[in-house]
Amino acid sequence: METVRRALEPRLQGRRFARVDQRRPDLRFPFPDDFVARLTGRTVETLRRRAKYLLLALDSDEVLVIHLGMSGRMILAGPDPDTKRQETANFHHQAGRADSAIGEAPHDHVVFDFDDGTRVVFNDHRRFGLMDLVGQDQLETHKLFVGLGPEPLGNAFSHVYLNDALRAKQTPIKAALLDQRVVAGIGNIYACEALHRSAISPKRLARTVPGVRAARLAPAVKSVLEDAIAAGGSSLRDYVQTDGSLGYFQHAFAVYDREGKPCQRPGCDGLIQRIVQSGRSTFYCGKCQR
DNA sequence: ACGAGAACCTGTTTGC
DNA sequence: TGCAAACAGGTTCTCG
Repeated sequence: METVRRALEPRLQGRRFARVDQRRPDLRFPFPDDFVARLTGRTVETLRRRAKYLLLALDSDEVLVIHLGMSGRMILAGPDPDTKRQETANFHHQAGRADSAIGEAPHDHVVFDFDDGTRVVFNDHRRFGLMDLVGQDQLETHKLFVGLGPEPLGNAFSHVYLNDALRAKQTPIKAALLDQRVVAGIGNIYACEALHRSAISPKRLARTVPGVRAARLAPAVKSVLEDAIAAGGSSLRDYVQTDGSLGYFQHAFAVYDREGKPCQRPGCDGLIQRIVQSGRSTFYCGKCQR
């Protein structure tokens, strides 16, 4: 989501919603009342992110909250910000869409048109995504945000914090990392990668991690996320960046989706295993992760 | 109160 | 080849 935010920010900041086309009444939840009317004519002041939520602050003192769920995409089209000309055919080739088809593909649920001709299409075939409109001053108390843990890249997230947060947890550390109340914004891929990077078994109970392991884990979480953001994210299959190109971090996975392949830790000759924890796939090396 | 599993929904891949 | 089962990036609800 951070790479999505970074891609959208220069194109949307300061732009006004000229037209909003909401094609269905709900995603994971119903759209808020008067969704189109409350957006149309408003200007986007800032684009922020909290956990996996994108936050567009509007000049109406409301915030448009967007979550992409498992399969959501934000597809960007419109004037080229560098050349100030219309997008080239090459751009649309990359996006995999014919010019006239942008906003007309299956599962294009919302089309946002801005005053400068920029178009953003929200596409989500599984509809686990969501959108909401929330007053600026109600964000912190909103149902979606109460109880969220610290941002993993912020100063509040440290081994000191982890020591405290994990001490009473009976669940495996893998499940604890996915618990958004412990730390916000870690998904299945990055939980697996951070545990491998810190050489901690995903099966280890969270309460046994405080100490030397938490001191490795907190920096590992940060570095995995930093590396992934620098590489443009981890798009798999149809989950692509806003310009239609793929993120590159998936080429750097040490464990995720590498079942049966050799562990890449220097000096380790283990093979990557796949197990299921809390209904989610976990990939890890049973030899170097303890 | 906590943690595991099911549910939400559609599309793709895998296995018989 | 065809069909059914398994599986997929996330979150929330229910049940024990």
